[in-house]
Amino acid sequence: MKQTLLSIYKQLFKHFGPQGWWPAESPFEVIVGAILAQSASWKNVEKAIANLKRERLLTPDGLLAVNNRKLARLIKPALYYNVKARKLKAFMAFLHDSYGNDLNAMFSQPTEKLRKELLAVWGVGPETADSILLYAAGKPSFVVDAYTKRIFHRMGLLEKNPPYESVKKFFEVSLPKNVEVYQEYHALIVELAKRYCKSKPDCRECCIRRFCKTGMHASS
DNA sequence: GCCCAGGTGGGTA
DNA sequence: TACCCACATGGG
Repeated sequence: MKQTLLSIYKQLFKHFGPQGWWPAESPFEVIVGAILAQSASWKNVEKAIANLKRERLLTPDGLLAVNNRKLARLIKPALYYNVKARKLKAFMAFLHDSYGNDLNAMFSQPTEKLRKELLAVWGVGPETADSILLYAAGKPSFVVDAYTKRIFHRMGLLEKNPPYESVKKFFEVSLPKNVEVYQEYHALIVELAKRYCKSKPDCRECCIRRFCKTGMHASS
């Protein structure tokens, strides 16, 4: 099984090239983006981030100080703006209370300890926690999303709708424990899904099958 | 008009 | 554990 996931990774990388995720200017921006990206397209998240930058609020103190109403208005493009304003506030309260707004202090914690702390923050679930660990902190914590479950189920490598933690473990034990590999793999899965799934999750000729036909075999 | 979307939390059985 | 719904909106 080690070979399967690793060889798929190599073929995706060869086909699509390095993705260079996460598209952000700083680790803090990664964290804010990870929360805003919940069930939202990246294009809209970018608009919300741009609004926060324009108002010079894209800092721990800035987001702590701004009132919920204004914050919600600024992040409106990212959908679910009221609930996401609360989530950003909850994270900023955690960062302030636990680490005095010192991201490096937070990142220097052991991965598992920090993961538990992040999951305890209201509004941070497993995918958001792992995105923060992998792309902001640079820790080897594999990110699982709906695309990952869907595509690897279609490939016959996963059950239908498997639990998050079991998918994460499956990838982590099958791949070399390497931050760059984890970062690229998740980004490549998203790229594959975006190109071939569009917004039709049930299409028959979708995802990996088309990738196999047009990409994998042809280019390798 | 209907269904879905890179997620999470809260409720119910 | 496994579902359902809310959160909000735009695009296919």
